Amino acid sequence: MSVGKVNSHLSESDTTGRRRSQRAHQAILKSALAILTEQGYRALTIEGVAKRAEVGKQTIYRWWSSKAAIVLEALTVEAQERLPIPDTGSVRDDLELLLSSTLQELVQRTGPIVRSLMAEAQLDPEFGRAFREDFITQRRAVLFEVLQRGQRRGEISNTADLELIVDLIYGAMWYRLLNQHAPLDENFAQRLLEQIFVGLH
Amino acid sequence: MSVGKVNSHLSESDTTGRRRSQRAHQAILKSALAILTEQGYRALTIEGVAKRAEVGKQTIYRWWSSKAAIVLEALTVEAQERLPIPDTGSVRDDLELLLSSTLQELVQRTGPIVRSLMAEAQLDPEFGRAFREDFITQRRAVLFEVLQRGQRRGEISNTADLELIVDLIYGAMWYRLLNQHAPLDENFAQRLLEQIFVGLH
Amino acid sequence: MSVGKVNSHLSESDTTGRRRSQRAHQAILKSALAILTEQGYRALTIEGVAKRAEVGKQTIYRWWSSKAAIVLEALTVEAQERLPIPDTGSVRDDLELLLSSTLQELVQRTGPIVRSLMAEAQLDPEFGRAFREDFITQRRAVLFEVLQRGQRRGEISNTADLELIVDLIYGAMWYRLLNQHAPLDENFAQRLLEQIFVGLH
Amino acid sequence: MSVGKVNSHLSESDTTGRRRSQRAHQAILKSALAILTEQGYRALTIEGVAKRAEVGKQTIYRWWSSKAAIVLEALTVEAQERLPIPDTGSVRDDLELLLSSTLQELVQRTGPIVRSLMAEAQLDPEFGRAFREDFITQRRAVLFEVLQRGQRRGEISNTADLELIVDLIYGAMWYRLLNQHAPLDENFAQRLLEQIFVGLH
DNA sequence: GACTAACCGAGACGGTACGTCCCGTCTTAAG
DNA sequence: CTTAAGACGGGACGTACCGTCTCGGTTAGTC
Repeated sequence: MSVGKVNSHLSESDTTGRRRSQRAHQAILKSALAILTEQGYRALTIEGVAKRAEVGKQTIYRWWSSKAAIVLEALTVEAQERLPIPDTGSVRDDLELLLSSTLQELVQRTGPIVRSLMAEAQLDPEFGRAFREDFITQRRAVLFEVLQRGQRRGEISNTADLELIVDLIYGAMWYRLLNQHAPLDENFAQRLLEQIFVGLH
Repeated sequence: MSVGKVNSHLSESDTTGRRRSQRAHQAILKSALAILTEQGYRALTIEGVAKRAEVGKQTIYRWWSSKAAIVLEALTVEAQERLPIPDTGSVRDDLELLLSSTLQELVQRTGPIVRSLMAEAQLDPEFGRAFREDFITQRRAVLFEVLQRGQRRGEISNTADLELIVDLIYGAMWYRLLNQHAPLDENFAQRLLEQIFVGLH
Repeated sequence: MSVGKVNSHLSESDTTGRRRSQRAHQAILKSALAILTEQGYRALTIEGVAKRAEVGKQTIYRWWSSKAAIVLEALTVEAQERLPIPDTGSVRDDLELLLSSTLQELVQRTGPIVRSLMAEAQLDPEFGRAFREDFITQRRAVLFEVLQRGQRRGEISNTADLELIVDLIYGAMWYRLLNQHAPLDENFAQRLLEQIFVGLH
Repeated sequence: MSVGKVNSHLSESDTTGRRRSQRAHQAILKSALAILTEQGYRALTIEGVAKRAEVGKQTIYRWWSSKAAIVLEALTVEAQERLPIPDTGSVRDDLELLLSSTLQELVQRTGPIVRSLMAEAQLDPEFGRAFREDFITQRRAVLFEVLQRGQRRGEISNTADLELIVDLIYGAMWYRLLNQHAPLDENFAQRLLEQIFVGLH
């Protein structure tokens, strides 16, 4: 999970003093997302979020270590249940469902946000760690589980390197997302899985 | 090639007036790389490059549109001939050579630089275009050619979607490079190609 | 005495509820003086005093209107009996005693504190009033009484403007204290009184 | 003269680079004075001056070390010729002229400014030095010269301690200015000089 | 050989945002 | 009702860089 330095709001156990303001907490997440979608990540500043959320800057710095940390929380909070793990009994079907819904989400909603966070993860090592732990690893786990179930059922050979398969699928997806050289459409999902599958018997 | 806005030093055809200072040009590239490796991309500023290169800021702005553009030029200039296109007669061998040398280069030298540029490409659309055209597309072209030769030779089926194969190989590589969740070693190269190949008959 | 708004701790007559903590009261005065002497008035903050005194900020705000008010109380409390009114039977001797002890006190202990309070009195009109009433006026009264006794005894002419004499003596003293252009030593005291006295017959 | 650290605009000798903007220089002084007279010293902030003068904060910090330094320059610049040294041939007349015009200036125009600067001089040692050198010492010199001329003419005894006389006159004046316990009017000037003079034969 | 144009270094300029400090107020649980 | 603790909205600080501008000076041609 998160290291805590990057997003320390999780450890809130002290009994003394005034409690954290839920109003401020929510307003900050909401304002950050609003600025992000309206003006883009480059225009996202702590100062701007504070002003829009009608909040002191210190209140932001108290709970988040960077603007990227705010966005990450906003993203993970709202994307919590949107991606249920499919379990149809067929790996191929599960993968199709998972990949389709992931691509749809990226194309329609979170693409730009997710790209910005990946960028920030490269520039800020501490955030990079948090992003990997809070986001990348989570997604990998879901895909891995689907593959594992398929392997147990015998649909995928026992010798297959599932971690590598995950890298291949998500790698190709991210590669297209980041370079924008080709669309992330249904056709891409189909061809990708097809190509993967021939190597899985 | 580059759009020109991003890296306009190529068009230097005027006849009158003082010529561009090669001394300044080289000093800027060198200083940028030095700061980059010593302190990282976050610490790289136009002001810092100017000071270190003993150059006026205007001189930088005259020839480059952003600090990322400087780094991109520094990278492409020096990495020009380091990656010759292998042509052994065997796709598999060619791919092994290409992937190995690419990974080696990333791990030993250019990894952090290339990650920073990919980050910047997400945050600055204009630079993103230049990065894709000057870097990503070039690399894709090399890999594509190797695959195409194999296809002509019959080593790869005629129905194979070569663009997708490129996405799979480079995608997995970038995915690991950006997320740092697993090493970019020889083992990775082998397993990756193996997995790809079973799907290529 | 003080207006009460500035330093309201004097009126403590309520019967119900928890009583004022003497422990906190003393700790605040002590901490303020400690910070003042160790780091100077600029470094003196309510927040700092609260932390050092292990006291809530509210507790300070409840009893004092500003940090200057705390310092003023700390100063007047401890300097209460240090300056007894001399009464030797000779104005000249009384003045010498009074002036010497005052200068000594300033030079050895309270100089920096008193300068800071005079500064604050210029910047904060409300505190200025309290400072004049609790400090300046008190000191003037003592000097005035000494002079008046001399006048009654016939040592000072009946036409002499005693208020003006007070202004001259304390004025010169403060002027040197604030500008630091010359020492506040015994020689200064002697020459000052001498010069004053020729004008008093 | 000024130490340079506090108000470094005096040493402007470099030949290279863009020249200091006179427009900005004047706008800053003017804006500072305007805010000062409209809202008082407490409301005077670097940020406020920058905004009003339509100037970057850095431009202020480049040339002045504090807001007090700005005010000091604004004050000394404009009060340059307002106080000519009187030379009537009579010390008494000269002193009356000098004291009257000084009091008038204080009462009508510069009183609040000068009080704020004296306050700042207590809180900021570095500015204190500059204030003493650029302001206090200047004023003392004028008064001293008048007294000295009188002494040479024989109007004042040769044994009189002129520095002390200066302390007495300006001391009383400042004491009233800072404590506001009595008016700085013509009557005060007359009585003050009278009292001083009996001691000077 | 002067003229002209573009380039060069230096660095001041107006401006934005940073991350920090402290203000004075508020909310909480404990006494 | 006070206390210690500490979060809150807010204002200003002094700093770092941004991209632009204005200097005097340099380095090429072209006339």
